[in-house]
Amino acid sequence: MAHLNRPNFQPFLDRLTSRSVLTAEEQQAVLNLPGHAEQVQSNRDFVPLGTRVDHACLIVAGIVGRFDQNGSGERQITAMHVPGDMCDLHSVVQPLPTSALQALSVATILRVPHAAIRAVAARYPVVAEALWRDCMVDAAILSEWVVNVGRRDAKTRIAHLLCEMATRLHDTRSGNDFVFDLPVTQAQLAEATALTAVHVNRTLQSLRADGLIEWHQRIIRVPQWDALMSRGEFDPAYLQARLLPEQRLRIVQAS
Amino acid sequence: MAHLNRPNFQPFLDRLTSRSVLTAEEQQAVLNLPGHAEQVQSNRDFVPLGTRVDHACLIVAGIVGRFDQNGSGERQITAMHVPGDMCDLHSVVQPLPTSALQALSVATILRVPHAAIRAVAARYPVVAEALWRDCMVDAAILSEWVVNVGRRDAKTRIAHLLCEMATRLHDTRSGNDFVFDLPVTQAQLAEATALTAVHVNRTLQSLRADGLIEWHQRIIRVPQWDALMSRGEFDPAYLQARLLPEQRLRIVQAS
DNA sequence: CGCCTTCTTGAAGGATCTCAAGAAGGGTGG
DNA sequence: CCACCCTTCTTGAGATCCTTCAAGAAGGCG
Repeated sequence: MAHLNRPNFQPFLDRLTSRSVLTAEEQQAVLNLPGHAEQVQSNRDFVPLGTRVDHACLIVAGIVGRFDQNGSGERQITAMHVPGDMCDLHSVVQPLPTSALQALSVATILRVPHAAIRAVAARYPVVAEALWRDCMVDAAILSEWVVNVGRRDAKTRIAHLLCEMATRLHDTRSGNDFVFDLPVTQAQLAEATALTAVHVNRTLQSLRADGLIEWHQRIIRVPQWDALMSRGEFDPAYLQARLLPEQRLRIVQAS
Repeated sequence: MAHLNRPNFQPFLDRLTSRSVLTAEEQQAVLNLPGHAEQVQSNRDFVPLGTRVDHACLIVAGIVGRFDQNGSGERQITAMHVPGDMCDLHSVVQPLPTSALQALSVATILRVPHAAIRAVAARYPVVAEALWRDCMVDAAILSEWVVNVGRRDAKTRIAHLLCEMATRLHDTRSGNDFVFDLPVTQAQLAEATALTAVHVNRTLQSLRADGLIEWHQRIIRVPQWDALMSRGEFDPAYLQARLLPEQRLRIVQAS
């Protein structure tokens, strides 16, 4: 496969440069990272708990969930990752995972050796800064999930999650009409929102009845984006997406 | 005040070196950071939303909460910070706060200029690594909070939070008997656990009736630590506290 | 065509919330 | 040292959102 020969880091670089300012040389260093492509079947753990890892995983395609569980073994998805995310970038400084990673749909990932990432980070401190910043965006999302799960009722909670995923997938939007592909089951949505699958089902029906979403075979259409945002109390600021060039940061100066 | 003349960074350094390996010179650089001490009254926001910050806050004494809110203005505490924590360390790479910081009790904080932290991080890459790692521990805690709020009933949830705070405050423990000072009100506990103050009250009574805790004037005594841990489904691994020296990390080699 | 996953529906039960009011505790001033 | 006040804690009763259990319908894939 082409992937195996020439891994494509452009989506990951785009993600970094959307928030951080990198020079051409620094960008090239990211693009030159090595990686080993791998297809992962749906519902398969590709990073288990308890085993120290020596690589991070870049998502090429599909949706990936980060899992924790309570004492009874009930699972909670604590993060959903989309293509372009390095979903366990934190493992570069924290190689003992505290959560497992599982493909929610069929997914393609690129395993990137820690050694290579660390070498680039050591050589280019501003890349290290960008990676750290990227982790902090994930943390801001996590913080918002605590609010979502803790302080919003089912309908608002699901609407909020859908808005977040739509924004992060930055899919086709024409005016106020939004269409995106979210290949997850209602049961997985329940694990992410801390609801039961039954209640997720009823809540989605209610959102559909209100004309806020259409849901056919994992393709979601939002006829009125404004209305869904408002129903989900969604304010995209925490995602730090689509920053203007002058809002992007660079603390370390060129060396 | 003595604090103003010679800020004490030893607790913060201890926190860093409990997980990261720093040379004597690197440690000295942390200890030499400048800082401006400040007393904060209970319930006062000392880092508001919406204003870009140019310093981070080290907690010297007291308990600090990180706040978010939903659309109706109901507040959710997304993190509780204890002395020795640099509670908004992430602001070094992300200076626009996505959450506000409020003192939950009377607190003493040290405001540390970003410029100084960045200078040390630039000069000593391994310090940058340690700071990044420290942020990742906070993220692991956040992740556990999603599970706590999402997948545990009130009694388990509160027991878990108490175990976490006891461990992070690393207070006096004699055998299986544990005593620690948690100067927060039941209403604040409710904001952290996503329950109502009324239900927190009833749940605490139930924990007391079971002999799992004693609670007098914000001082909590845990007669049987094992029992509370088990009732709260608490596994301290995610806190990365008390690592053995050989478990501490240093990725960047001495330059 | 048949099987397995996912989605859908109904009815009953329970954990937590809401509202309301009273008791206790800690600090302050006379 | 007592009186007062404001915060915090406590208690009761009714309402509700969400869960649980159970079973049937629909959809995708070999």
